[in-house]
Amino acid sequence: MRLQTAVQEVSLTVLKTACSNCNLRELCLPVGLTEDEMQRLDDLVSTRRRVKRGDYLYRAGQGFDAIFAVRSGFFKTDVLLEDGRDQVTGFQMAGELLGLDGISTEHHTCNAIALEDSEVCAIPFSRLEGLSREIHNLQHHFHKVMSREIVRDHGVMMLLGTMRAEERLAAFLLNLSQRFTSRGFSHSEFYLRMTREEIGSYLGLKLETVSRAFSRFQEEGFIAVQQKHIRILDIPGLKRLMNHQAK
Amino acid sequence: MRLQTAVQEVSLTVLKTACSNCNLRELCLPVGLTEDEMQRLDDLVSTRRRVKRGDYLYRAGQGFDAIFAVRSGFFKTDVLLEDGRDQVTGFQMAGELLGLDGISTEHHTCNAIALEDSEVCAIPFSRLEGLSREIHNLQHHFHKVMSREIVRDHGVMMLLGTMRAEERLAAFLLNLSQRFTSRGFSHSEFYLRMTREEIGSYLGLKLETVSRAFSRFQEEGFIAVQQKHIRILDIPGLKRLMNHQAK
DNA sequence: TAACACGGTTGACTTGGATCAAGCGATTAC
DNA sequence: GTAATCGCTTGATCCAAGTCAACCGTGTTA
Repeated sequence: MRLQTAVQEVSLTVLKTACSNCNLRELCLPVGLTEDEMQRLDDLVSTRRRVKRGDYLYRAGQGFDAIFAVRSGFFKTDVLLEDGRDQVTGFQMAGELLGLDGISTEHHTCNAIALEDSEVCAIPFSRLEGLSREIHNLQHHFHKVMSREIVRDHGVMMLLGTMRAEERLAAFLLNLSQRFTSRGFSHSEFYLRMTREEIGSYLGLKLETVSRAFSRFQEEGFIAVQQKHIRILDIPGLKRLMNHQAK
Repeated sequence: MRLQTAVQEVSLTVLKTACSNCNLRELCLPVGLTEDEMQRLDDLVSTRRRVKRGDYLYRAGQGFDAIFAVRSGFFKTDVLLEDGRDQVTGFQMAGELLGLDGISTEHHTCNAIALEDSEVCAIPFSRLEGLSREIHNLQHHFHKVMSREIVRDHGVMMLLGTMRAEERLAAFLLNLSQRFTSRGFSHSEFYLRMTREEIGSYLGLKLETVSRAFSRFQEEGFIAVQQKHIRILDIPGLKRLMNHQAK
């Protein structure tokens, strides 16, 4: 009886942490793996970590030994300059990877902070390299994920380098909408997990500018805003706005 | 006699394309490989390509099957928006890799254009993945290179998001100086391969602003400019300028 | 050798977004 | 239940960088 309970507990734990049973597997690292391969990945992705709202998952300067997959919740990453200025470099949601910046120097180069109570799967990096030497699909998919991050960064550079304030915010909202959609949530209605200041930092704008742009979008009927609750009313309108204004 | 000539020619060709004999190997992909391992890489990096000034190495949308290492010369990469706006996402010099963006979708997402007559080594990507399954050091170093690219992009995001015009240009010059130095060139004197407009596009500024900032730096005694010829006179001064001005 | 194009510089003026400031609603703390 | 704090909105003003325009030097073409 006692044994059975123990077994049950173990199996529950395994269930909880296994990629093979994770509803995010189609978005996350295991994309394209066979059942067998995924089970080998399960061994590796055994540790979960809870991160409370406001807590750091890791800090710039800290040693790197694992990357993290967001299991649930919401994160931001930011970089700091000596003079105190900082810049949000990204927002990460379920199924997305965190910590790829640390591979380069074996130290993290940015901070990762939970914007709501969150859970992550820790993936020891040297073991991931080991397994990806054996599983071609894993190797290839991991390379794709890193490359995708580079492409995403280019998009942000484009946004920061050539777009005006309202275009940046439109691009930001459309990007969030698209990411919520591919996670099975509504594409037109969601709660922002970040403040206006954090949005501003990401978009290279001041919080007042972000706020004014939200108000403007509401006046124009593109969205309905109430604090952090956003309803997108006119996606094509936002897309037009994003593309047609020249700097 | 004829045979000997042929042998000589072959050996010359091999010499020319081999990583093991390349003076860039400490900057490029083979970092950290043993002699043996490097020779295995040689087989893979067998094709060289010349790219004339102004020509494309690859274009956005084009299928991806290889990454490129700059053997000599100078490149820029840029992304285009439908409405015609474009943004330079980077400048690449000898020993640096091009094309990592293409892994993600198997199509290039940016254009790579030679800014002077250049030569690149083509590295077929699937063969690189194959070899890096066998050579741990190669695998790990390749991951570091991709990660370094992500970190670099975060730096550019910081620059575009939080720095003012003169700080951006100072950061740009210091970065170039540092990269020339690690290639054995003078850290204080170099020719810019790109126009003011290209610098501006990279830094999110208009060419007039770049030009004015150059003039300002010259007045202040930080640099001496004559067209594309730059002499850096006061590196600490530029560093101070980069860090102390608040936005 | 003239003329043309191209990249760069500089000046005058404009403007989008920053800054400064006040006020308000929603949480959180006591 | 009230005070305090935090995030957000909105208005007034300012300024860094964009825009427009003239001009110059260098290198290329005819």
